[in-house]
Amino acid sequence: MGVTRVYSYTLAGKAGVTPEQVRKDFSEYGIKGNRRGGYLTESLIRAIEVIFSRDRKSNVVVVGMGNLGQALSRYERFAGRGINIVATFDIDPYKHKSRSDIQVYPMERLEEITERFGVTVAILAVPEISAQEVCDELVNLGIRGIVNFSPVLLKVPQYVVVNNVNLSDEIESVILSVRRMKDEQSLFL
Amino acid sequence: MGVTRVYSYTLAGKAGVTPEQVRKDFSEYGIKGNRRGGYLTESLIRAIEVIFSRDRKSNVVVVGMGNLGQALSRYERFAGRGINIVATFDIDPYKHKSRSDIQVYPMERLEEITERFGVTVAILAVPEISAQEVCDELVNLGIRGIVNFSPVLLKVPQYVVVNNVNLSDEIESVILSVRRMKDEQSLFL
DNA sequence: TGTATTTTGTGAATTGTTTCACAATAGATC
DNA sequence: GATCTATTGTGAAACAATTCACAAAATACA
Repeated sequence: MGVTRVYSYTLAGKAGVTPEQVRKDFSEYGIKGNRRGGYLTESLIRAIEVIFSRDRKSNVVVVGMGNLGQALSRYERFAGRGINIVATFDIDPYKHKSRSDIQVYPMERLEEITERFGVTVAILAVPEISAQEVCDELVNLGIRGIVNFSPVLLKVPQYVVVNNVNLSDEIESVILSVRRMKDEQSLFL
Repeated sequence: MGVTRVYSYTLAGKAGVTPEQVRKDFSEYGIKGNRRGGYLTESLIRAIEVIFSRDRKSNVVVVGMGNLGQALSRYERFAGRGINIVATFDIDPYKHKSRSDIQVYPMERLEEITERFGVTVAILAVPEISAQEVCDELVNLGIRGIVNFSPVLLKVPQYVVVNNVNLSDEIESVILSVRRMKDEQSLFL
């Protein structure tokens, strides 16, 4: 769009943070701007791409093809962020029949595929009851990072990273905030 | 299961936090335990149910029935947390034909349904391009809280709460952590 | 009833994060 | 080229969250 420079306050406005935060973060990662001239968009984008390793694609697998697993495996936005879903897995043999566009593999092929594609990160969307079991299997196969959508605290070795995403919590937190705002407001009546 | 008392360190272990955090939080909300006896499970559960308003169900709507919207509308775990999805909406008329179990309404019926069910919280899962537009509509109809799954910073009045959930970010953060752990480890070689 | 033990509840200390404030400076203007 | 202006970069200050440390209290047990 022909924009060659941006300022900390421009980016801050778009991102919903303060200009100081933008500058501190950039400075932390060695991104330098010009006093007065702001930041040059081109080099800034390149620097950010390197920091977030968007210059390299990451192969991930989805394990558990229920509602959520299926939606995640079809989520188009991952591609643009270097997230490449190479395969999906489920125990249910019914799901393996590729009536849909996405091939679902049985759990037995996890090892083969993670090795072939050098997968180190898995998205875990299995039912609560089997989450720990499947997690253990993933760790044994060399998975080093797990995005966990089941509401369990997974036990993993220290060298494995887990990021818990709890959709019920996300929605509940909004419900609670709304309730509290209403309660506060009704004090003024 | 016959357990009548729990201790801060038990809960802390299960939740992955420190016992002090558990006690501080309980104390903040007026939950009292017995020195020596720990906390009584029954009264503790009741207190938590009240704090998180799980004693009352909350009616919410899902707007945007793409992959993610559909998965969310079928997500079974919401029910147990007092989150009650009363209706789903989409502009695409093709989706209105209820070939599946879930009825999808056209956007025109949003007002009618939010009013009828007293809905104040919406889950927004529409494409990036229409997110702000749909958001404005929701705010006009009296929605006070939005769980936003599209990667845009929504502009809303101060009295509206927005919780952004960005799935790409969640996965990317794990990819980055794994990469960094590997980098650190290779320093020892 | 008295003593020992366990666990809470919470001030104080520590650590971490965000905001403030302003000197340094690159560029614009005359 | 001298002066003015806008913006960065960053220490210092303010604020927030977490951990520490231990007195207070409830129970257990002799």
